[in-house]
Amino acid sequence: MRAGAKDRGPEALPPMMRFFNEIGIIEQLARNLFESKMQGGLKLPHFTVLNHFVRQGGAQAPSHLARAFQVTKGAMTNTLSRLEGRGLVKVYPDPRDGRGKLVEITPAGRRAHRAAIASLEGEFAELGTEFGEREFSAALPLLERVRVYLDEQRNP
Amino acid sequence: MRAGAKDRGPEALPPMMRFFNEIGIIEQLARNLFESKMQGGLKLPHFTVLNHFVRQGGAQAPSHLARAFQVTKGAMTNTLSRLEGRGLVKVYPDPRDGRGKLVEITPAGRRAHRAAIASLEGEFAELGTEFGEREFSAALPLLERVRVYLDEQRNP
DNA sequence: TTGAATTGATTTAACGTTAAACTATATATT
DNA sequence: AATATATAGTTTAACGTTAAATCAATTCAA
Repeated sequence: MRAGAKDRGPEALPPMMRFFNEIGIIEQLARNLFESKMQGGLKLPHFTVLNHFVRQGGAQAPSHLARAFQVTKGAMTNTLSRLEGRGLVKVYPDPRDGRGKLVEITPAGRRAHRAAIASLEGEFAELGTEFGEREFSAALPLLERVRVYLDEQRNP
Repeated sequence: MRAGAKDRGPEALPPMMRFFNEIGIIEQLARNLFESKMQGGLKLPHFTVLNHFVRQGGAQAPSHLARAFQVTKGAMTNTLSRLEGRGLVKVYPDPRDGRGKLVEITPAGRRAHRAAIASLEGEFAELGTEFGEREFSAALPLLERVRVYLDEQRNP
């Protein structure tokens, strides 16, 4: 710091740095808050996968899920084996491709998802009244463009 | 998914969910891109701490750093011991508090920081031209309010 | 058809993170 | 002063993540 310069905190960073700084902190706080409300040690990635199946239904390949959630295949193997161990998901060989597998949500998985949603309802409702759908919607276009840009930058 | 409903992807989620979804993906992509450009296995938290000291100078307590970066004391212990092991930071007992320690950046730490900045320059410049300071600035107020809100919700 | 390149999935090692237990010192209360 | 409470820092166990190596099966090309 220059002699005589006051510590003005992260506000003094260039806007781009502040942007990514806020993103990082929000991600951490949101995940921690989320998981603290969760029953039985259900983690964010587990819920995310369950949520995906509740919304989309059907069966999907692990590799497809890994790409959809922007994680490595190894990470998805880990997530799915946890979910399978808890009986929240069913994994079976793909009859049309000897290399592949297919994943489906189970009735227990749907129940766990409902319970998770219920645990989070209060938090979400409060956030909704605090900020409102309009504000989140207004922020989405930039976030999406940044996400797409970063996605294109990687792994060329 | 309702019978007959098409899979429209995450766009069909409520805006709040999409917001946090984008935040999570951006955080992951940005950190991976960042660390892939880094020399010698310098991780994002290491750089963040070095950057803090380059910008603010002086000596700070590990507990202060942990609070500043929204991380547990254990995580900060880990980060600082890595940095100290590489000689990028100096850690010594606080003369005014027998429990505490103080942390300072070393000349080698400043060099590593400069090298890291240089490695990232291209990426940052491109992002800057792609999006521009205005757009990031416009997004900051909501991000900051969300971050403050989440911070207040946690661990009361 | 045969060999080469690609893709699906798993495993391992290394890292950061949290939560919780623990030690040592400081501060507050009685 | 003695006791209780709070704070600073470390350690451990459990988890998710990445990157890289590996194996199996499919697809492509010569």
